[in-house]
Amino acid sequence: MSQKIQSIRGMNDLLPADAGVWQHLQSVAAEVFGGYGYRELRVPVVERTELFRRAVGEVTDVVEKEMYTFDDRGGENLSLRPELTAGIVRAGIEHGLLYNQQQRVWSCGPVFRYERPQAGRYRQFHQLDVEAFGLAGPDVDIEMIAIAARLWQRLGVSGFVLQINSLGTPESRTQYRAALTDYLRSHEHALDEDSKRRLGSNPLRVLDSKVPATRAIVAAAPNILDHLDAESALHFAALKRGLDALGIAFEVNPRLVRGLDYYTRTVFEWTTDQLGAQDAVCAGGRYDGLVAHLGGAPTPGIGFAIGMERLIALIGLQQAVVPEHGPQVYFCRFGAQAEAAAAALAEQLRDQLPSLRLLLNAGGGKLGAQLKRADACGARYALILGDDEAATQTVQVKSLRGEGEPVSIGWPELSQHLAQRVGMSA
RNA sequence: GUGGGCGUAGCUCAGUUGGUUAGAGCUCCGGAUUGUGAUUCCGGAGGUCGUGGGUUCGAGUCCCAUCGUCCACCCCA
Repeated sequence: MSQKIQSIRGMNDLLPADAGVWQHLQSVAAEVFGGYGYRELRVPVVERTELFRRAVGEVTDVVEKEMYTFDDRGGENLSLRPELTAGIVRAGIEHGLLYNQQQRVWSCGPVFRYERPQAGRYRQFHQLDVEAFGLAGPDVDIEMIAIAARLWQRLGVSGFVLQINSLGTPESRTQYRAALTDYLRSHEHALDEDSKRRLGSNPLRVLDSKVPATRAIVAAAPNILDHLDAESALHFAALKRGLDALGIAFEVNPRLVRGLDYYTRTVFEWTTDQLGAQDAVCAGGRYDGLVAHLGGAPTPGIGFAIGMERLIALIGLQQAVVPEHGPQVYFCRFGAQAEAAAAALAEQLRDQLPSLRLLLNAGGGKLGAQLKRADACGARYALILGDDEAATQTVQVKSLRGEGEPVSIGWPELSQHLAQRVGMSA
């Protein structure tokens, strides 16, 4: 027997039983984003490694140890995308979408990070991503957060905490970073090893350490919000007012920093206490310097990403309503003449009711066995066409869910009858 | 990258201190009912016990390695 080939660790198949939630999430998301005037933009899964190094940041964990990087046959150094923003910005610059104009776009697809898998964390996972360019004011920041809030509401999920913070401008952050480093150095002996290492490379990251001893020190550390430049402070105040005005609850968390280097001013994160350790479902922020950093004209930008696997886990946990997507009607057929007639009739029904989900029995079998399949696939109705029905040009319509006795319907009336039963317009 | 739990049928799991042909429920297929499912009854199919070594007269059971999976650290969506 040959060796069984398994899927790559941390990369999952999406099986038919779970496909319904994904389709639902994608269609609701497209509708919500479209409702704010955002249009879809798709970018390749593979880009030059250099793009991610520059966009995400050299010293971030994502770039340092989590990227799938390889040389292609032409010697080009490429990487599977670890996030969507970098590619979107690259595409925007390349096609002139960001030159002196406003753009609102969304994207969706797989991203890759080489991490140890666990609940809510996979090596191939999927993000929904929303980005706006050319808009510097806090009004778009508010819009971003409102979009996410509306998506939660439309999906019927709740229990999130929204945390917001401001990282200021690169200049104000440099000042704050110096003040923070001074403070942490004076307590260096009590910090954990990871934090000591970060002191030199990325001291802001010490702020969200989970080590209790470090947390105690961080609690008394200088507050980034006290070190904002005047304009960033006004921006942040306007954001808070705007969220209040929309009735969106939030918490200010001055220790909220992001793992990617490109953020400026507003950062935010929606978390939940229902998913274990991987509790961030949606995170994002403003990145006013990124477009210029990647070679475009200076253009402000802001965006967020949603972890689809995590959001879908929440939909499952909270038993949010997901529309049925399996067959509604199962067509039973037997006898040579009847089988051919049923095939033609099924095609005709699909002409007349394009949204009807009709499964035509194949592979023969006795009527009893066919009805068993009909029941098992979750269909609401069975159509029965044997030689008796073929002779009279009728079909028996039988409810499988206790909605009355079977009725006999003539072929010409069938589509209208079904449309009524299933609740769709003919 | 670090630490711990777990790998027996398609699924969920039993399997006594190592001892003949490895079990159950669900699912699937067939029959009881030669044209009526979801209930019941009967029958059948389905497993190199994750993989590779080792100990032993004998390994699903013990040892080692390896892969996978789950949870946490870490990281982040």
